[in-house]
Amino acid sequence: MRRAARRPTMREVAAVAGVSLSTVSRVVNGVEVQPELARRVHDAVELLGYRRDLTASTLRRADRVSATIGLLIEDVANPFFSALQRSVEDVAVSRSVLTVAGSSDEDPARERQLAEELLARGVDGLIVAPTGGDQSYLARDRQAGVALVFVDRPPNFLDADIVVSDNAGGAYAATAHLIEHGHRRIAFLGDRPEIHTAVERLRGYREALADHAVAEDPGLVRQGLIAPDQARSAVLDLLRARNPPTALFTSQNLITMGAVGVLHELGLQQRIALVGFDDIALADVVDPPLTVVAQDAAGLGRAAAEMLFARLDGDDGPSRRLELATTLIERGSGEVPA
Amino acid sequence: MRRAARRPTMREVAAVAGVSLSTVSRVVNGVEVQPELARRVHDAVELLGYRRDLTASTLRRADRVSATIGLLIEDVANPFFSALQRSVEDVAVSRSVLTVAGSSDEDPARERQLAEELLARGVDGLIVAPTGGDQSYLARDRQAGVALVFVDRPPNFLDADIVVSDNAGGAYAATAHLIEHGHRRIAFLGDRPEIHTAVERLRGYREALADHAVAEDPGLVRQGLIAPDQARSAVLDLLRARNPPTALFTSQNLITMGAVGVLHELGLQQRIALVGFDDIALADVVDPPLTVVAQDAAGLGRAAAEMLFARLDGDDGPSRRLELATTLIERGSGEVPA
DNA sequence: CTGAAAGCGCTTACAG
DNA sequence: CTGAAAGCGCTTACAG
Repeated sequence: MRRAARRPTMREVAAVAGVSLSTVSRVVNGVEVQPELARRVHDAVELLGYRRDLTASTLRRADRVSATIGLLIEDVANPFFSALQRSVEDVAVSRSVLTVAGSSDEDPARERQLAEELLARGVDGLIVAPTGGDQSYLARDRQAGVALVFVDRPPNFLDADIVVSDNAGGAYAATAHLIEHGHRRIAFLGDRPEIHTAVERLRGYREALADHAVAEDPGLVRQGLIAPDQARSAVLDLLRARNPPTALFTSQNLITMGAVGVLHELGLQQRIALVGFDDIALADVVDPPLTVVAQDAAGLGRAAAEMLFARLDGDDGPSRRLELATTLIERGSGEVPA
Repeated sequence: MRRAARRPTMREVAAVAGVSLSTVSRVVNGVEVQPELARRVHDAVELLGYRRDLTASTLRRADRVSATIGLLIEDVANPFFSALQRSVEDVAVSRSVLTVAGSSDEDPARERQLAEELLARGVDGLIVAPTGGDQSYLARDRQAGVALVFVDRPPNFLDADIVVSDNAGGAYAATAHLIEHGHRRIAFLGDRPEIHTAVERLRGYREALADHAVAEDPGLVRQGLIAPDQARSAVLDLLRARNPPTALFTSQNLITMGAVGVLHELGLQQRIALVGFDDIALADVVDPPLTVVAQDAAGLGRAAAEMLFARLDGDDGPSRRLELATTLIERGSGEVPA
């Protein structure tokens, strides 16, 4: 691209205003100077359309603050994560901080590469929903002063602040709810077992079964469902088996969507109960309306961002862990009797 | 935050490797040097855990490339925009470019402030879904070499590359579809008239009415629906009027969600036809399944990103405009007879 | 209070 | 091919 005109520099502003570079820097940074000098600087800034180069500023300042943070999530297009991203952005923007988001797609190598790219650009902090890999590669940057908060899942081999949902508790509530409606054959459909939330939700499911004296049938537990297609196949497979489940606990939003689709295609939506983990748009107008365990995606993002900024503001206490409650929302699909 | 250890610099790598700063820079940038020197540099990099400071690199290089682009959209949490963001990110990441996204919330002042923040951080280019405001403030940066592509909507008072959906055509198809199913009283529910897509969709609606000799009833046109609540009130208001509509054209995804909710609460979902603009998750399991005009959110993002990188790669031809087709997906709600 | 000078971590002509 | 030096656009001690 042809660069028809460079952007004006502080030095040029100084020349136009007839003051020194230092004075322009002071005015631009809000340091008090003689009113007359300030006026000349402001006029020159206006005239030239000057905007400070923040990257040069960051490079030179003592605190090295870039006013940019990074956010690493599984997928910015997943409604759970996009709600989380938005709330992080809101907290950040209120401090004139920008947010760079990246999608790891649950690939530890991609997570690390994105983290390196962000760190190479000098982000002040990182909010990470970690993959199942090893996050100890971040230890060095943490030592160097990069603020670090993990959200949705705890990191592996690294001690840092954490904000998560009560995944086991939510899964327990979902499963117990189905048991209370007479179900004994409840299928568990889950994400890959490398993901902490998937493990926790399976644990909650198992604890609910055990507490209610329902024997677990390993054939009803399907894990590693990533793509919607896999969730669909798993449901089809379960329902075609000799002794099919009477209820499904779909432990993640995309899995819920896939499962509901299959139930509809088979015309079984009124006969097989379903409780999903994570609330979904339109859940209340689906036939039947979807009962879900809702987690507070925006709350997770907000809390994580606030923790991050607390660290950047100087809080150097021991690592904290915050767990947000989940809420069972009864709408119909979870109250289908056995 | 206490900074226990600085990050190692290129100068320190040079000292450890026993070579000059220039040589380290060459090795780090992949320029050929003596194998023995390269080995020593690599060893030192490994030993110190060195990572190049990209912001310093950008400041000094002749081309000033930061390998970062900005994306300004209405709301990263809106599924349409989050799908668009993801596809932009995918194109960018394939070039090791990071994407900084910001939500304008349709506020021209916020759009401009976010743009200034991005520009101050030296982004190479900007993909913008512009608000109804004036985008000429970007002209100076465009002159200075910042690549610029507008997506979803054209800018005001600025000539630049544009990627949009065929909004009028999609709205025409939706309206004509309802007319073909016997409807004459079709309500239009739209976003604020400052938004170009809202205007275009209203135009398509009107053209379809005119072409089919259906007189427009101004009382059936509701605009300025931003929050889901407003969409709900508008639908309630329309349906309680003396001469209510028999069909709704909800011309945006959030409006569709609000309207479907109201129809369900009133138990009218099988009696009032509905076609929405924009496809929605779970649309096929809603009662009745939602007929929509789908636009290709991922395609918009991909095309915009590819245009942006073409400009960054040196394309300096005249501005281009790309319009992507929409698709009517018949699922049930749009085929409810009058 | 203001300005001249040094320097943040790099890249890049320029000599050797 | 390698290194010493200049300099990107700023901030910040340091003199005056």
